[in-house]
Amino acid sequence: MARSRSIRPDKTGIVQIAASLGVSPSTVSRALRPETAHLVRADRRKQIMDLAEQKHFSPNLGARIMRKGMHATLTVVVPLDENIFFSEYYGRFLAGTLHAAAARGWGVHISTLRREEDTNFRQAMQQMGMDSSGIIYLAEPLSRLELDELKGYRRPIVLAKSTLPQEVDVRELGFSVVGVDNLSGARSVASLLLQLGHTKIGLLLGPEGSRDAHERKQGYLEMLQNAGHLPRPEWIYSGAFSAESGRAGIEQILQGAERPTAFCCANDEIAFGAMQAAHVAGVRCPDDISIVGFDDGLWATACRPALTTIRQPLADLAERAVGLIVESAGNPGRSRGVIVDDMPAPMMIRDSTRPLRSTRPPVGRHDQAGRA
Amino acid sequence: MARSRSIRPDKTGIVQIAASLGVSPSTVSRALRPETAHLVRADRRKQIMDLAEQKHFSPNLGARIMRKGMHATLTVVVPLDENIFFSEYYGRFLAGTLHAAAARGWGVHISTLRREEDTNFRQAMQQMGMDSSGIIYLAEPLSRLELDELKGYRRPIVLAKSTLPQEVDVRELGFSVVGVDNLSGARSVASLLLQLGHTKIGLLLGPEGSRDAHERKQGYLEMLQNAGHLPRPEWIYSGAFSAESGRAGIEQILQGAERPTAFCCANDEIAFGAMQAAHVAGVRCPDDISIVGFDDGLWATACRPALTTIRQPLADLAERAVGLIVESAGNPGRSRGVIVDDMPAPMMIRDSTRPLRSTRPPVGRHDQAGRA
DNA sequence: GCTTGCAATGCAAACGTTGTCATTAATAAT
DNA sequence: ATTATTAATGACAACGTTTGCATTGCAAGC
Repeated sequence: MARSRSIRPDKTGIVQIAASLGVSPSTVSRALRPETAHLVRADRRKQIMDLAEQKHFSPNLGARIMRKGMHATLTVVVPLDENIFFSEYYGRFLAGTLHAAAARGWGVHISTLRREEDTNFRQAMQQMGMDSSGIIYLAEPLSRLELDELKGYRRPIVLAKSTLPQEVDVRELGFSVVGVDNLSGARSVASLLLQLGHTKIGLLLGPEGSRDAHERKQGYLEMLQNAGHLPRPEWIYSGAFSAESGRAGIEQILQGAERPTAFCCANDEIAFGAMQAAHVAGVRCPDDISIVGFDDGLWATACRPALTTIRQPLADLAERAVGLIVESAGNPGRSRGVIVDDMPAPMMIRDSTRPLRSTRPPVGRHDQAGRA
Repeated sequence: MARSRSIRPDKTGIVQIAASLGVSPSTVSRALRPETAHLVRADRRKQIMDLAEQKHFSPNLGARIMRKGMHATLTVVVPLDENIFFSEYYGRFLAGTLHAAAARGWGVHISTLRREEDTNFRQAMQQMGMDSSGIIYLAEPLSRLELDELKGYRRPIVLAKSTLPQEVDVRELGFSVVGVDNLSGARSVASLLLQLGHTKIGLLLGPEGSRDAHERKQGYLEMLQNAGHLPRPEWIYSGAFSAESGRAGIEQILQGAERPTAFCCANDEIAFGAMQAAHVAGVRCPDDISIVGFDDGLWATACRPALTTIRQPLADLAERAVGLIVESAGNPGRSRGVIVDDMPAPMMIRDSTRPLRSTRPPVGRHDQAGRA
């Protein structure tokens, strides 16, 4: 190709500036970076900085990286889904990552994992990691095979707990993992409902395969069992993390002979759908049923009544993940240290929960002309 | 600092591989890149590729950039807001950018504009652009002053139309700009309502400062005026792009003596809030009032009734923006070419709009229990 | 006056990859 | 057998910045 290999006078580099001012490139380099600026005589430094600004100089990234050996940038790997950013999880995590990285002067690269047939997983990850010093993996759930493939990976990497198979023990994995304490979050939801006097509690769960959904389910069931109020099997519905699923689930459960007086939902969206469908069916929240979500996302405060829910500390999670990357990029030897995090998830009590009033029939309406 | 300057045997580079196999670095380089792989004898190439894989080799980014002179990465500048990704606008645009960039083998860098007191705008932008070959600006609205400062900027840049002041003519700006055709989108909303027989139409507008909000308002008013059904001043409400604002707006308007039978909202969220508040006030959508949104985001299909709205072609917009960046990074001379895009925004007709039934009082209530 | 120390700068060697050019070996054409 | 042609590889010079070391003044201490 006929790329002009001749001189490019417009290409403003450190040498051009040095030449214009009759000093050496070293001096310019020193003057331009804050850490070394004190080595240059004040008047000269000003001169250099002025010219640099005037010429719109910015240092060549490649040269800088090569020289420094690394690059203050981390890559977040997300699934290739049109709507990912709206899911509370990704959106908030990402925003948190941006924040945390910016605070450390790092850049954030976002990447979708294109998993083609022929390319193996590690290869793809390597490709990802090429232009950054660390990876936060937030994409599709990983199989154990893939985790093994990843073992050899030598750059700093942090996995989101939700990408791991349910049966894998994070403590024995060998990677840094960050996650939310779903278990105690779910437990506190169940506790609250029990406290309010509810004993007939339905569960609108998430997808079977999801680790988050699984852990939340465990938490609900464990606490309810301890209290001796395990839900009837027909009060348990598993679906997607979507409003649609919430609608379907509650409609099905409300058709049963005996109805729960409260619902734990694996997710705010599910809760939102459930609330809507209940409303349509003439069942009022919180008068007739209490509903609790999980996430504390946009839905939680947008819906009426405002949703009692568990706040996922995603910003903290992101902060932690970024911290781990930056730290282990700093001292490469130490990166083998395995770190497990289970961030506490506080409960936000709002208007969708209410004490059970045992005097009235909980699902009372005129005469049950349910639209079912 | 005591950085070990000695040999790093673990650092796998092209030279280490070459040494292990007793070939020259050139050969390894050729073997490893698809474009030049055919120059290397097949068996040798396989040998090289195997060793590279085994050693987890990945080429040094810095060296590659320096050599090639550029870097297939673009930066998207977004505002520093915790919730940006949930706004349909940013979230979808970003997802589209990811898609479009991945299709071209480019990476995406996300950056928030930290606008500090002392740093001027251009300086900040330069900082942004440092590690990429182009910028898509999607952050806070720019003042004319800032646009001027940006004039000198020499890297490929695309501005989102919504970041420009209302009074700036995009065609005379000198930058590449991408935007949605708000005007005709809004016009078609108004047309639809008129077509359905509505003549008393309220407007729930967005923030005064927003170019998008302004253009939509223009579109609504223009079309209504042409039809001779300009709304009464008290039927026009300007607020934020939020559900809360929609609630406040419709509540205020419904208190008036005469009520509109339809509402144009500058945004789906506003429409969602309006629908909710109307419901609470005993005004049914679509039985009593028709409501139209703008965006076609998550709210549109999640709410009941499903919202008639204008679909913002944000993925196309992003695709276009990425295309412009990639193209002008390819041939640096041509980058002055100004391209203005007004992407058509199609209408999605759903359940929140209905013909005005002039026989019955339009804002009838219980007595009319029509569920139609 | 001679060393010592400090401040300011220049010199030159990396950093790891890629493309150009030259070199060698192998094959085809005369 | 000799030359022309092609295939495969090696040698080497860039790319632009940073930094250890060397150098030059210049002031202060003996």
